[in-house]
Amino acid sequence: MDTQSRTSVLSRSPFFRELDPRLIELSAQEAQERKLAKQDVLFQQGDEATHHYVVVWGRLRLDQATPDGKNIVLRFMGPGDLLGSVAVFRGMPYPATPVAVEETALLSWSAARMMVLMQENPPLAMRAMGMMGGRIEELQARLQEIATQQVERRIAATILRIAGQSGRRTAEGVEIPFALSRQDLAEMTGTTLHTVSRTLSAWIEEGLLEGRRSSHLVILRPHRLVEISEQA
Amino acid sequence: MDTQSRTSVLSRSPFFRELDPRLIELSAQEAQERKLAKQDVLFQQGDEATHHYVVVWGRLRLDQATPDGKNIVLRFMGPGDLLGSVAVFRGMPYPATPVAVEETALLSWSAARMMVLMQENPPLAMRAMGMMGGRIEELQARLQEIATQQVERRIAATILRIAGQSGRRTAEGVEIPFALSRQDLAEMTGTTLHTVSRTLSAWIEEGLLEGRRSSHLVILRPHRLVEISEQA
DNA sequence: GATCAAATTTGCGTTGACGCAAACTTTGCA
DNA sequence: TGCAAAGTTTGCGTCAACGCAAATTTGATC
Repeated sequence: MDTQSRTSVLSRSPFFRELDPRLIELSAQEAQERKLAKQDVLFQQGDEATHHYVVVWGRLRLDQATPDGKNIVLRFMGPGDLLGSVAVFRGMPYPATPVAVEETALLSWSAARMMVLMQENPPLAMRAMGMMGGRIEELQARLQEIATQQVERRIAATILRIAGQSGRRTAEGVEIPFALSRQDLAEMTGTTLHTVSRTLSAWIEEGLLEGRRSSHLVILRPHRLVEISEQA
Repeated sequence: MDTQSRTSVLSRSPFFRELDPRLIELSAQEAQERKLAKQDVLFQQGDEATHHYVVVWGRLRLDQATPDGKNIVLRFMGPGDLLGSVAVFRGMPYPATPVAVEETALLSWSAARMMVLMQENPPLAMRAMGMMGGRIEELQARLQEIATQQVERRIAATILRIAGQSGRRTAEGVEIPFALSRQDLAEMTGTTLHTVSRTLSAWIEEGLLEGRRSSHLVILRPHRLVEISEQA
């Protein structure tokens, strides 16, 4: 990828968007490129945090392993999303493992270099804080859901959140444009594969969703799903 | 409070600690002071985010109301903790309501002023990012707990987390130095007041804890509590 | 120091979701 | 083209935790 197309990608990312064009071009020049095949791991939870990444295209699943061998899915990340910065700023190991769910390309900067870029360009630091703030609010919202709502509502809210982040409007409804397994949904909502499967089966039966077996999910009646996610 | 004692307080806070003394003194001079009586609210969830706050002394409970009238406790905040910044950086309303659980003093800066301080002092911005990163990791850890562990383990982990943040070592064990109700613990762990009460009763019976009725909790056998929080 | 409101404890019946198990589909690979 | 592996569906018995209810204790207030 040449500097010009990198610059163009960064100009459209939430992280660099509308910042000083010279900063964007400099950042684009300095970035390292990295490509991942499906199932590849960008880095391992527990590794020393050395780089900041921005997703160029593709999609990753951010997994966190628990001490007793379970796994939860923190979130999915797509084009424009910022990865690794939380750990780098803390000077702590990466707290989770990003796994590519399809072929994916990223740009990266070393911790030291990004530090300089931010110190010389405060708006970039402000932008990073805004993105971290967004992550905090999302996590607080999910904590609230899982702490107070029953499973069906949580599954509905989770599907809607993913659709909001990555969904594509199609003729029939909103499509989630990557393979999202029942297991993934279970690990995002704090329930089991079985309960997710039962719930989705009922919704598909009802004509609310499409996506039996491993084809991509399509939300046929988003409004109805919102109702379920808000039902008293 | 005069500038000198403010400066001394800020010098010891995690947010300003070890930064340029001139920056600390300038920040101390410019800060507004705010005092809250027990039960007072600093601002309301949904209010426009206008200020950054640092807790000087005292303690606050950060509450988040759900759309359907329930409530969860996001965390407790004590001396040195940073409050409000997440919302200010996002340009969104405050996502939660901080309530003083005892008499509390804070210093505050307007969003615009703090923005300038950070732009002129990049290390301050880096520090803010580190603190936000810490919040993200704590939230991810709690999400993992609530998603994968049963109630008893979550209650143990929550008490240990609070003890780590605010506990005081005493002759008998580790004391949580403020009134932490059964309801508070329930709203932090995603369970009910009744289940928390039953669980703590059993632990008190067992000699693990002290704190029947509303006296402060004292952890008599921290190691045993860690075991419970880690039990397979 | 009497009264009242709030917090806590405890009992008991109910149930949402889990856990195990087995069958079935689809995909990928040989 | 057929086979193995992975993902999904569904049935069924069980139980951890909830929800309701009532008693008890404590702290606050005047």
